[in-house]
Amino acid sequence: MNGDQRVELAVAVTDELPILHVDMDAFYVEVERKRDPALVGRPVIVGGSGRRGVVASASYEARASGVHAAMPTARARRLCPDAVVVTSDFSGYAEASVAIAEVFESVTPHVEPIALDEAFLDVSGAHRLFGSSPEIAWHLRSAVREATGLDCSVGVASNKTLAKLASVAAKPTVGRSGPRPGLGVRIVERAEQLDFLWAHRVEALWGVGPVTLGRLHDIDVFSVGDLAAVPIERLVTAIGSAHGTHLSALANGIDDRPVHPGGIPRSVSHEETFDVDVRDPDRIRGETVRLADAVASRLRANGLAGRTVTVKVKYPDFSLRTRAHTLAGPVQTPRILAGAAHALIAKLDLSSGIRLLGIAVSNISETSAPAARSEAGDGADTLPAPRGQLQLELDVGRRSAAASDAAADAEPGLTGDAEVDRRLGDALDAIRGRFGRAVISHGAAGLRDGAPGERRWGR
DNA sequence: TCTGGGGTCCTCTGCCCT
DNA sequence: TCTGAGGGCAGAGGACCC
Repeated sequence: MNGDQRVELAVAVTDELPILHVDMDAFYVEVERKRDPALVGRPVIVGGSGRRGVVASASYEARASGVHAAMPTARARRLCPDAVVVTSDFSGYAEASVAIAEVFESVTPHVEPIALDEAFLDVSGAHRLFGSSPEIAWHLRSAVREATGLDCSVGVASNKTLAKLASVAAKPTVGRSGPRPGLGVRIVERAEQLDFLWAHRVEALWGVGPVTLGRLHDIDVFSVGDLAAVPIERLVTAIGSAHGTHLSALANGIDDRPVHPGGIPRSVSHEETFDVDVRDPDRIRGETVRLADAVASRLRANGLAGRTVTVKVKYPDFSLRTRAHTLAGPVQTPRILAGAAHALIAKLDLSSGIRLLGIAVSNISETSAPAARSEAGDGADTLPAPRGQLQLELDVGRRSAAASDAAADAEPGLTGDAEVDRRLGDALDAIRGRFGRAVISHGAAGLRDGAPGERRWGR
């Protein structure tokens, strides 16, 4: 290699666009179509099918009728009466997501998952093996298709904001005549990036939701170009210091956030909207136990525990209340979570009924290796559940239920019941791993007022 | 005919301690 | 002994993302 070639190579490397944003096209819909090919070509809506469900994803055929994500399913059905409505199955989507992540990681270890269906990749170290950034983008598209049968769109640019906007520009579009294929890959060269950025409406930027958008409109900011031209002081007055400074930088093409692979989650939560508002304290207590069980189950499955327990309640008028408590030590068992949640719920006024109840655990730390078989593991859906109902009494300890509850109320996580709870959780995980999640759940009555030796478990 | 679920991050407020 | 300032932390809520 002579001197001139060396210079050329150095220029080529520094000019490479390092960030890719990969976004699956109508991901949930396409996973459902892989499962049921009869859905191909028909308008499909994936989402909650209950009275209060909303659309999680819609096929491009359904989008042509005006259906979009977050729309109430009932309204989507009216807009598109021909649509097939499929209830979301997130465990199935998670499986597909794992296969996609494996493709990404075959190219670079610098993968930052954003959701089940999208991720940022930093490919600056992958050029020797896989070629230029555009070549890597096209390779990823075909590799994902080969591995999963699903399509994705890829944006290639110098930073995350631009790559994200580029992947949107690469996506299929919907017109009156139906869906039209997209570019597949959109590359935003450095020379064109400000023109590309400034042409977007301001709500295209990450961090501009309905509230911020309203405030920006108040100061006559409608496009990213408008935003870039606004004096920073004016912006800070309108939307606050941190937010204003951040958005101003993004609008000027400055976004040096690195791609960092995901670590342990900050929180694990489970919440549910009831079909009708719930007023009955016993029912609320039972739902609390069920939600605590779901959260605890996921914590154990991932080898995690958390210290801060938060309950969330949504009232019929849609107002939200949260109450939180930080425990002395990390917990991961349903009884202790439920005990803490009961105490927090007792602080809230439930007299008007509630439409949603949620439990979250934050302040997360790793405990040990994940449970051998998660409750959503491969055994869950493959083995048939027993036909009859089963009532089990698990020999997990001899302490009285009353003493256990008193200890949990006093300071969950630090009592002698920890071992009992751990063994109980392990037993639940093992049973669910073998027969499926639905075959066993906590009996709220047993948790609430079980006398010594009277704990009963079963559906 | 209403408005999900699972997350993250930021700001404000109140309390405790020095 | 009382009071105020300031830091650290927890709790509550808002906004946003997919």
